[in-house]
Amino acid sequence: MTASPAARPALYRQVTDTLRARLDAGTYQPGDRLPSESILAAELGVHRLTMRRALEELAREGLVQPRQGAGTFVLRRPATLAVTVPLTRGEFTSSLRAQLETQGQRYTDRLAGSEVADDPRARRELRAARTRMRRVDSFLEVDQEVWICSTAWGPDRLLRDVASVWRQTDGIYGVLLDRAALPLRYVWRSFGAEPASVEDAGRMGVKPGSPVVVREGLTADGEGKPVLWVRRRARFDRVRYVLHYDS
Amino acid sequence: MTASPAARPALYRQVTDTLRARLDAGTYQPGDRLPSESILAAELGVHRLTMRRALEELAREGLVQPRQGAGTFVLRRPATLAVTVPLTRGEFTSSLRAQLETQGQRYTDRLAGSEVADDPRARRELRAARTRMRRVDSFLEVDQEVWICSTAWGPDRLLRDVASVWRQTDGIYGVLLDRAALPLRYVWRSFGAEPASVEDAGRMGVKPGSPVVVREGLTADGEGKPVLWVRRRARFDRVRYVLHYDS
DNA sequence: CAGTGGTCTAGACCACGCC
DNA sequence: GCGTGGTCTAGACCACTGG
Repeated sequence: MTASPAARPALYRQVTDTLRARLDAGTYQPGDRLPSESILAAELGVHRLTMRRALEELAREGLVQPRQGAGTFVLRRPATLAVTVPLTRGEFTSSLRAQLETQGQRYTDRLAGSEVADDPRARRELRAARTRMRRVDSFLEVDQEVWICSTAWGPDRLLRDVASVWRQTDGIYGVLLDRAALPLRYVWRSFGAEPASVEDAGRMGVKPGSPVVVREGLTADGEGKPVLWVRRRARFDRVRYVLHYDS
Repeated sequence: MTASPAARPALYRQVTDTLRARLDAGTYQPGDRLPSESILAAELGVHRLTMRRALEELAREGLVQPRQGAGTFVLRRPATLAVTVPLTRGEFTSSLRAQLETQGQRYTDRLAGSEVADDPRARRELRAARTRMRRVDSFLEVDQEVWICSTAWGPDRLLRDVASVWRQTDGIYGVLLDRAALPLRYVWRSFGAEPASVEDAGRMGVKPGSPVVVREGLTADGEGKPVLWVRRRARFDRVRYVLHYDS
């Protein structure tokens, strides 16, 4: 019913399983440096390229992280942070930041860049045919790791000089709440997945093509006019989004 | 601020971009078979392995799909289906099925297997220390493609003989609604991402390690007792989940 | 500058689909 | 049985990190 009578899996896949078993067993501990690719290849009697393919799988699963020139390191286990998604349109509590604080983890919302730019998708989402628009990039760093890359689009009028009012604890909504007189409201949020772009992968320290959780959202002001379209890409092994219906 | 002064990207990455440009330009049309790896490699003057790495990226992005023995085919563009997630705990309308029907797409919810089994995670979620539990696997097929793989856990009492009452239009909730006298309610839903397992990847026709959207959820009966824990893995280029706050 | 991961070419064999 | 993608080995060079 499954496939042919269980053909022997490819060698690199067997190697992956061997290494995964060692990680599970604690042979290699989080933070440890693995033996070099050549050593491991020799030990298991395979070519270095085959070993690389195996290690690549593990990297994609978020178990290890290769660093050129330094070695391949065992990551700490995916203790995914469950970010609560509000079920009503008015709540703007950031469960993410609240949770990080209660767990005593240091986080910083860094502004990566900001420029006046144009994007058809953003224009459509914000229903802004002629407004001058600004794009703001930022990323959330937790315990030395980048967990989330964000891109926000909104009218330049509201986002001008973000750098000067940026607070590393509040992110883009902090800027907006300061400037938009009226209260903010959710219009929609969406959740999906995607392969990491080369740029995001570099920032997050994962392989290009690794899964990232994509959360998009549109926020409007009190009159219902869309003011911000945000697109967040988060490390799949660090972040997931939860809806609690028990309220 | 980004990295070193733009080192020349790796050759395989340049090849990826070349091919991606051709796909964007329509040089290769959806449904077409690409020239073989050897031909393409020769044409661009690279080794076949380098070409393979490039094609692998495109496959991971959901743009092409290699089929052993047959060739590499251009997939139709990711017209992601937006599945509406209800904001109240009682609604059990399946926006997915409704949308597929209005779009005139044929779908089938296939039962893949069912067995009495045990799983610590499922036991914990369902708060069932000693109940005999059953696992039910199914997948949703749309237009010849598998879009979603599901695994559901619940008390054997409610899931016995699923095969005999399974309707290909209703899936697991259909079974449950038939048997649970009381109305069902959501307890929570969560959204994340993950690399596709080898098994799921095979069923969905994607590469192992490709991103999949993971939707988990716990459902309870009218008295609030958890009765079903579901874990869905969906193709990232076909499904995303949306919350509309504008109701 | 030694050692590590990252890339690339070369050439071979295998498993599978299709004709 | 031919052509396709899938795997594996061999050996080389490069880019980067760290002492």
